[in-house]
Amino acid sequence: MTTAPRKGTRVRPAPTLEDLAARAGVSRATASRVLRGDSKVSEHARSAVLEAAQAISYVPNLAARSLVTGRSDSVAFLVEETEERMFADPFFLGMLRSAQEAVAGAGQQLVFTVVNRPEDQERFLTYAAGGHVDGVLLLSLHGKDQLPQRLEGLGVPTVLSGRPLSGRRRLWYVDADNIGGGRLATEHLLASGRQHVATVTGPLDMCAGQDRLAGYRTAIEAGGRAVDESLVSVGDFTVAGGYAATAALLRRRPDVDAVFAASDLAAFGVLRALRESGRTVGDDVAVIGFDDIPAAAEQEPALTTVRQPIAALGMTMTRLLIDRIEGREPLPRRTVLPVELVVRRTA
Amino acid sequence: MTTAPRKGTRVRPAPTLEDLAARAGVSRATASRVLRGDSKVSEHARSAVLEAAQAISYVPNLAARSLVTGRSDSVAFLVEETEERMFADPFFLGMLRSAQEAVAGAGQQLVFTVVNRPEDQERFLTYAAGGHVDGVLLLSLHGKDQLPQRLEGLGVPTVLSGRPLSGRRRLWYVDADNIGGGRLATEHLLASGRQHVATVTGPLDMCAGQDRLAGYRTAIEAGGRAVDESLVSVGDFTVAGGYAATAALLRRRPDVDAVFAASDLAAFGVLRALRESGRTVGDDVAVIGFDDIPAAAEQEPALTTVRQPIAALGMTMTRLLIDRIEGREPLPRRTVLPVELVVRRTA
DNA sequence: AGTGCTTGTGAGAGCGCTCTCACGAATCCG
DNA sequence: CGGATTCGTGAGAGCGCTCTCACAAGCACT
Repeated sequence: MTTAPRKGTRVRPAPTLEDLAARAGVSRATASRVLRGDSKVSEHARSAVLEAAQAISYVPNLAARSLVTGRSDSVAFLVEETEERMFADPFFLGMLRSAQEAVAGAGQQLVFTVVNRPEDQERFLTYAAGGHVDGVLLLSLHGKDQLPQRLEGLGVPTVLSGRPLSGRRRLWYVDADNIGGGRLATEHLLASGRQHVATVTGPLDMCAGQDRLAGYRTAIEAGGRAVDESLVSVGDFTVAGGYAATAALLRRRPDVDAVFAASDLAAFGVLRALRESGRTVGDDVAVIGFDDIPAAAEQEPALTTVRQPIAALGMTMTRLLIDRIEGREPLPRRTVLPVELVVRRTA
Repeated sequence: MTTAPRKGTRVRPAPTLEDLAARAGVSRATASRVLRGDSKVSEHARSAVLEAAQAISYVPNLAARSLVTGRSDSVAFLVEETEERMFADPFFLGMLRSAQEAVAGAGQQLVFTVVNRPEDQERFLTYAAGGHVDGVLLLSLHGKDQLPQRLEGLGVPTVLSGRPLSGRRRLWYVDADNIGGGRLATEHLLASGRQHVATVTGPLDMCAGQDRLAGYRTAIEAGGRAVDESLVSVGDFTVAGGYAATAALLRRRPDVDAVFAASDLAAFGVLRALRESGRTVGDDVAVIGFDDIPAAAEQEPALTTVRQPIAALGMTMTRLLIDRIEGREPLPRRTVLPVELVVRRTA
């Protein structure tokens, strides 16, 4: 359909290994050995090849190498969110950053993709299974999305951020201790004498949302009380979601004096709703968030929150994936990193 | 040096075009034609191939295709900054976002790379010239960095964000009207009766920094006065840079009553320094930024700024690059997009 | 019936690399 | 000093695809 010319835009044809070998006076095999750092080459041959490479600006054709090795030395960073969400949430950006660093550190490249629509997913599947990436870092898995299973089925190693809702037995993932974090936050609220501790949850089709809620429940029940469902308001990790959930919550239970929000962004929404209702944050109502994004500390008043080790999360995912790709076993299928409560002014 | 197994992790060997053709009862050539959407195939053959592909979960090997076509259907997004800067500056994030959208819209993939150290640059050069990407979107070019020239020299089409300091004749770039923006901001300050209009510049090894300063100079001179160099304070587009530049400025010229900052981030630093010196922003001193990042409007008081069309910039760069790759000519080597002044509370 | 076109198809030659295998030369050991 | 290793090397066979070319079949004109 396109009228694109079939061959790239290269001015003169790029030198091949053949050319390099000829110039260095060795065989293709030996030239290849030098370039890959194979040990079994004489010092003489090595320097001849290196010199020739310099002289003719030889650059190996990665596609050809990839074709025979079956490796591309790049991994995909896939986010299943809208661009809007991806770029509005510092959590994703933090993960992208640490993944990019870790990938670069391993001498690989990062292919950055965000998919929303089902057809994008199909396209990505073809792309990944086609061998342009050796593995996939998958973020923000919703519901019972089968993408990781399908990728693994096609032979593409995949590591998830966050425990999957289904298939947790067989999939590889790195997660923060969301249950523990929810418990920590709620216990802190309870310990400071709050009577009506509510929670604004994340999306309940995501494991992180469920787990943070589970932590909340555990803490409440450990305190000897039963969970009052009217204190549980469903949100979705965004500012708008937190705001709406809080508005609904306040209508139901004007007596709340503490809120555990399942994300910092949601907590910002909570703060706004609280303020607009005339309440004083930290005094009338205590608030705790989750994530510890940079803005949390800059917030006025500074937000008490559960810190996720975002950099470590991204680092760990990436290393795990690369280890899998390179066949280093045995590796832990699941890694859960600890979180910590950062007490600031709102609780 | 690695002990990696030589073949991927695929459980059973992926089906090849050969397998597909055999199953569909046609030749490899015909199967290939169907997959590429070549017109000259009978309806009968087409459906047979499609069916077979479905049945055996056939996915074409992209490396093999790439080897013969010389195309990879992916482009690199390269930022020459530290990770810190890249992720702290909404301008870069906005560019990444729009580039990712545009690239995906064209059915291509985005390889995201940030390089700081010279050896990273070399590695990237090898990677790009090796054919894993068809072209490069290059952001944040400093000084007389020869990377774009070298890429083009190796046959890799490159489009820059921002006019390069050297080689502007032969390189392709998309830029915002930085000179016009600087002029606009300064004129606004002058028109509102400000007497001592200072500027906190960007880094002067970047064209955007130079141009915004040039716009400032033009406006001052058009107002009939000479530029007072003590009112020009060199910063670097960051909050810290803006803060430091302002501190120095205030020491020199306590009488300033207006500041044009070369970026919004720098403007935030200016505001802080001004506030800490006991001045009232918008009243004692007017401030105008540049970029119109989201935080500019949320700032208290809301920041008056020059809006760059970030989304359009990224979109245009990407389209230009892809058009070049696909050989659509003639195309404009340089594109300059207009900016507009967004008047809010600080000026 | 002959000539020319279009249309759909398959055979086969690569694309540039890696990797196995075989082989001569150098080194080692009993 | 002969046999066994080791070492460095080159020949050659692919990796899985695309693309050119040739060709057979069908159709429309002379």
